[in-house]
Amino acid sequence: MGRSPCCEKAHTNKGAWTKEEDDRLIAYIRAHGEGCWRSLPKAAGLLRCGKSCRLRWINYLRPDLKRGNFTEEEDELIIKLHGLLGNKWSLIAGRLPGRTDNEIKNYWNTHIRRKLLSRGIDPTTHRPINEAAVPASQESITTISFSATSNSKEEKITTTTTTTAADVNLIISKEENKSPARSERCPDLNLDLRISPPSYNHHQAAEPLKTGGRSSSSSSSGTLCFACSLGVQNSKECSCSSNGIISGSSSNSGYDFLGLKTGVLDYRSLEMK
DNA sequence: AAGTACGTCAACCGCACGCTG
DNA sequence: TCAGCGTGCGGTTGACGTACT
Repeated sequence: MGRSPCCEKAHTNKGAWTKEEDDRLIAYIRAHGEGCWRSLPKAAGLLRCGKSCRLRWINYLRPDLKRGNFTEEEDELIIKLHGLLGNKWSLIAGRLPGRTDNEIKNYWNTHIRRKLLSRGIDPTTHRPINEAAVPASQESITTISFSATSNSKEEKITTTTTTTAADVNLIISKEENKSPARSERCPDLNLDLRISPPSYNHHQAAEPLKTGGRSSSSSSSGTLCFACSLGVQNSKECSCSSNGIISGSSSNSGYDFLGLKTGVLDYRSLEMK
C-alpha cells in the first residue's frame, strides 16, 4: 500500500544538529509543549523532519535526561530487565529514570553485551554459553520473549523459568478477556497490566496504555515481586514470599511491577506520552 | 607521525500500532 | 469497516574519537 513520507525530504536537513537548531527546538517546546511533531518543524522554523525533532528532543534535549556513565546498579538493572523483556528498550528505559531507549540500546550493544559474554552468559538468551558447565536445571534463569503472532492482534509472551521445578508458559493477549490460556494457567496473573511506565501506577492509572495495557486494577491491586508476577513463587527470584508479602500496595511491599525495589532507583519523573 | 582498526553514540529508516474521520 | 495520519519503537548506519600498529 505504501505510506506517504513523514515529511518533505527534499527540504529537510539531515545529520548532526546545530546549536541554533537545538535552541529553536527547545524554545518552541518550552513555549508550546511536546506533540504535533509533524507540524512542529515548520512552526518552529526548523528545516527538519518531525521525527528527527522528536528524536532529538527525547534523546538529547529533554531537561530531565541524566547524562554521564551508567552506574553498576543501572548495569545490573538493565541486564535483569533485558532478561525479562528482551529488546523492549522503551520498556527498559521506562524503569531507568533519565535514560532513553536509544541510550540504553547503544549501551547494551557496546558495553553490556561484552560484559555478559565475559561472564560466559549469552546476551540474547541470558543463559550460560556453555550449558554443560551450568545445567539449566540448577540455574535460575528467567527469560521472556515477545513475539508477534501471525494475526498481529495478539502478542505472545512466552516465559520459561528454570527454577527448582517450575516451567511456566504464559500467553497473554493484548485484549482483556481474550486470554483463556492466561486465566487457565495463571489465574491470578495480570502481567499485561504491569508492563507500563511507572508513572502510570501513581498518576495515570485511569488512562489505558498504548502498549496494550489496561488500567483496570493496577493501582489498587496488590503488587507482587517479579517472580510471583510470573507465577513462580518460592523461586530464587521471589522476594515477597520470604516476607510473606503477596498482596498489598506497592508502598507496603516496596516493589513495583517487575519486583524492582522502589526507591533504589526512583521512577522516571517525566510525563510519558 | 601516519595509517588503520575499533568503539561509541547520535541520527536515520522503515515498520507497526492506535486514533480518527 | 476502512483508509490515512501521527507517533513510537527497534534495527541499522555513519561520523567521529581513540587505541593500536
